[in-house]
Amino acid sequence: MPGSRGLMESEQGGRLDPVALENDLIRLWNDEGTFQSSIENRKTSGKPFIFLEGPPTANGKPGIHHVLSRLYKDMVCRWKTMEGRVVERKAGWDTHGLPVEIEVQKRLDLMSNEAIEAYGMEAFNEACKESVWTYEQAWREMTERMGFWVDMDDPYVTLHDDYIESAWWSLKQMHDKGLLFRGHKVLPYCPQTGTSYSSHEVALGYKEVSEPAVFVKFQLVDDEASILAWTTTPWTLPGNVGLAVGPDVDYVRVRVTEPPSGAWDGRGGAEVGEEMILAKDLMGNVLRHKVEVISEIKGADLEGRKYVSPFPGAIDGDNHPAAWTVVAADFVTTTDGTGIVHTAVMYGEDDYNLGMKAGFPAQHTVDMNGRFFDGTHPGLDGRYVKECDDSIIDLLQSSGKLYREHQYVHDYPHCWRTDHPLLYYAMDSWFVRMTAVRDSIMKHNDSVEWAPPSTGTGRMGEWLSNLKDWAISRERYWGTPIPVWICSECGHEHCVGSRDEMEAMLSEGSSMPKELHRPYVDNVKLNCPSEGCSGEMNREPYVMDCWFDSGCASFAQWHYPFENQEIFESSFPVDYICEAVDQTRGWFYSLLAVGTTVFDKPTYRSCLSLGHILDKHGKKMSKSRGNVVDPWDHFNLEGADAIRWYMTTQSSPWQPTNFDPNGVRESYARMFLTLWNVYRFHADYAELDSFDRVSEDDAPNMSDRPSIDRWILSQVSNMADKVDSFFRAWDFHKAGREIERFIVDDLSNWYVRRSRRRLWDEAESADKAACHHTLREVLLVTCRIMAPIAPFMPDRIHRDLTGASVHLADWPCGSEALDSTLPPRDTKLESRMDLARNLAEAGRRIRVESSRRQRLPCRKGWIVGDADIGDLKDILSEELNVESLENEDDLERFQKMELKPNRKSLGKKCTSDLPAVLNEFSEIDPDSFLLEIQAGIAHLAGYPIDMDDVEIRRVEKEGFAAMTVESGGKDVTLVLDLSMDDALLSKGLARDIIRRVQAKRKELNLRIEASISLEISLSEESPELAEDDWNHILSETRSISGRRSGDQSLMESSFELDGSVVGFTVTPSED
RNA sequence: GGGCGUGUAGCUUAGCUUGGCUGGAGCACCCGGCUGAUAACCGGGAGGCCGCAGGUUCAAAUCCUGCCAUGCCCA
Repeated sequence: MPGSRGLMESEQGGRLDPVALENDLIRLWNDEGTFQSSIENRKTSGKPFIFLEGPPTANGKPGIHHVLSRLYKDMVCRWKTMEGRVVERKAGWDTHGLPVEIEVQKRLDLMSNEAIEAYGMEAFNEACKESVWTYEQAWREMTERMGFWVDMDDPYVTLHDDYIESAWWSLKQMHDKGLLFRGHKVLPYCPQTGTSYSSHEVALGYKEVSEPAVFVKFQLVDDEASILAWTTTPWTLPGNVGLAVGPDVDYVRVRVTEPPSGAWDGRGGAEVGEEMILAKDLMGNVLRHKVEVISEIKGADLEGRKYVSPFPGAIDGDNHPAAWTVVAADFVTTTDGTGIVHTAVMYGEDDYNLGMKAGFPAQHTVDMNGRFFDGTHPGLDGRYVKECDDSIIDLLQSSGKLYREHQYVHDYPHCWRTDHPLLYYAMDSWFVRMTAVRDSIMKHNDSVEWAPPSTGTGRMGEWLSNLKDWAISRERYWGTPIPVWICSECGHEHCVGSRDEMEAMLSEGSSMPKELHRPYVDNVKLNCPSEGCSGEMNREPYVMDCWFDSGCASFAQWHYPFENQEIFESSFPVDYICEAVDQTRGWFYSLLAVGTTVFDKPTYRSCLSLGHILDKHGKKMSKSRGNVVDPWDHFNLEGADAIRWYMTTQSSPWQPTNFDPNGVRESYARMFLTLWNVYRFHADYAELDSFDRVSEDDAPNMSDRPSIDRWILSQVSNMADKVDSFFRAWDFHKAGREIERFIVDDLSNWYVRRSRRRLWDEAESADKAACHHTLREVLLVTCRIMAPIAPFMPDRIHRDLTGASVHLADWPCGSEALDSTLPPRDTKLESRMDLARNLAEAGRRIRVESSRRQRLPCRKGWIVGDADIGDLKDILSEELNVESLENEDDLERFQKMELKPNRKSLGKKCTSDLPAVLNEFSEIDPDSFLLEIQAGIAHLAGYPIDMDDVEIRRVEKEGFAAMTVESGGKDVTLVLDLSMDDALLSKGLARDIIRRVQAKRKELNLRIEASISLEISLSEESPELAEDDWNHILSETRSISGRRSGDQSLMESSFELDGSVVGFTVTPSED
């Protein structure tokens, strides 16, 4: 058995060093290539199980929350491997995107696009490329240390040309299906830096500001009245092209009847007789004049009305019949404003979407520097929009279009770099027409097995039902370049799908780029393929949304379709992905989106969506808060198994969990120390008995083993089956808790504790061999079943027991490919043992309540009730420390009966009279009332009472030391005889002495088999110690000589017992 | 502001779908016991406005409404 002696080299009872144990295994795994073997081994017969790694970005330090997702990735892969599947695990790195750029911009102090371009795009992108790997080493170390098996030597990397080429290919598929188009996307934009911002960056810069807001009168054509609309961004008014009303909102047409009474606040106003239209609910908020309501109008009735542009000439309305008309929109509410929404197509997302739908002209009045275009208005042309508020209000005032102005306080996004207010601005953008495939993406989503299901139906389903087109272009530098070229002559668009294709189209003077990144790709010019056009094509200067990159992972990791066609085709859709829930609209979505648009398939069959790890106060972990937990704090203390176990068992995978460092310690102490000590118990005695050289072929037949062995084997099967079902249901937390319960309660605290004596026996015996074999078999099943969760200690134990890694072993419960190898169940034995354990516990409770020391034996015990524990009686009497244990049928001898109300049934019957019924219930005599019920004549407060309304309980009579437990629906009572005599006192004394001497032996670090000489002295108050009991002490404590009349004052140790003092001296013998 | 979660003892949590015995565990604390595997275990104690406020019901941790806190995603 190679490798099996490693443990035995340490001393008996040697302290566990989990960190060394795990690090040794990591080395061993690397040396012998265990990970590779675990895959290769299954290739002869196993079906593949396809896992797809969600690529992390290595420009941030890995934290404890990264351990969580890597844990569940690893756990499922290990489990499936053990089930006989071939589970390849290719690592991946996400290397593009805004966070990388921001990091580099901060480091190089490049706070605007101009600064980046001045620095040089080539150098900037080189810096990004380097930055991406800043923490690669840290990620590799964390990954290896936590035991996540993934191939990091051959990862997919989104910045590689091969990966980019695959992404290009997929975009071309979309283009060829007519799904790629050019449009606008309204984004928060900073004219100072020339950059639009992601929501992530916007969130950095919210500030509360006070700004002017205006109520503007839009004069209807061919009507006296004006429509009142409200805006907090006066600079968007020159861009006004429409007004939106809620189709079901009630509006009123009012006429001013009197001048305002008090002073008018600010500019604006209205003449007596003037007519205005606004939402009925908002009259009080908006109007500052006394008015009469002329008529009420539904929003739908206002639709199509034309009005006069507030800034004629600013926008060219030719060919746009819808310009400056009233349209209906769902988003209009009456929570603020006038219930009529001013719409400037290019400066708001709702505005833009509405404009596209209504056919408003999509023209800018503001340039990329944030200044009004010439021709907007002589008073505004060329000026920065945020400085024009006052001028615009003046212009409205002078043309009689202003009703009111006021100051408005709200949170508004500002540039995190320059602190300027951001403008919502329609940017040129490329889109994938996801709205065209909504039905199929929803269908594919429905086919995914989501854990928990609510993430799929709720969060994801919700998102998909409101699906919008996917804006995939970014005006950035570091990313996959958009492979779209446009002809400068004829405007033809061409999407390039491969390097070969690009090469074939190169224009004269153009050459292939050094790599598929900016700026090299920007310099590539192509020949226009249009018939009769000889124009040169230029690339659109955008990069792709980095979610597009990772969305391509399933095929781009294989450089499909340029290479590895078979690998890809046999591995798509993938079987399993797993990330935190925030990826719902991130990677979970982008994978689905790309899978649907390119292959019309769902990309993944199952998805485990994890909850977040928060700090112990339920707050998000962040650098700025300083509450980030470094996984190494625990790797270096309790070890990776303990962290993994803690995370698994703490809560369901999708539940947000507050990370409690103490919980890791607890997992270590309770779970791994216990397991280790169970194993050491076996290993130490196996060594003494040379059992470790005996093979499993010598294992005794099941029928030749004692009940307790058959019981623990049955229990381990039971446990393994439960774990298997829990795994299948994604209830990994319940699986872990079940394993832990088994190891601590069943294996350690019952089987091993009850079996210890069997192994102490030095003589060879069938019983001892049965115990060794049983323990070994149970440990092997246990190690295999827990290996996916905790890959280290189970492997150590498995190797020591068999010479082979647990990760090459089979899942003991069986699978589609494997037969179960679990030991046989014996449910009758299980329930007998269950009863025996309950009774043992009851016995301990009786002793506490009647102040009877556990070590002081009782003469007799009775089991009362219909209870068969068979040959477990010996074990039970030993547990109970009774000299004899008998069955007794006569319940009445120890018990009386009590009746309790069944509130569920009584409540239904008596409803509001329940309190009165319960009151009478408390007065009844149980025995006679039970007879009345049986005779059908029982009544309480006028209600007839039957057996369903009561529950029968039995309680022990006064004067008996008794306790009742429930077993299989029946009550079983244990009664103890508490009488005392000299023989019992002597036996009790002997046990106390044995226990103290044993503790002393341990304290002296004596080996288990070492002999001693023992001297004791008893004070006068002490009970007599009988000759037999003294001999028992000597043999139990391995004393080769003993004296029991020593001088109290010369004894090295002493203890008190029931008022007497016992002194003793332990001297290791010389042998 | 919108959508989806979460909130139970000092800490980590079960129970909530399907309302009904006294709201279960573990850690930590106190008392006692057991132990030559154990940082383990067993018994007992103390510790709960089940986030808050309403509602439905004979009966609410559980169902409904609103609010607060917290997290994610979207604005």
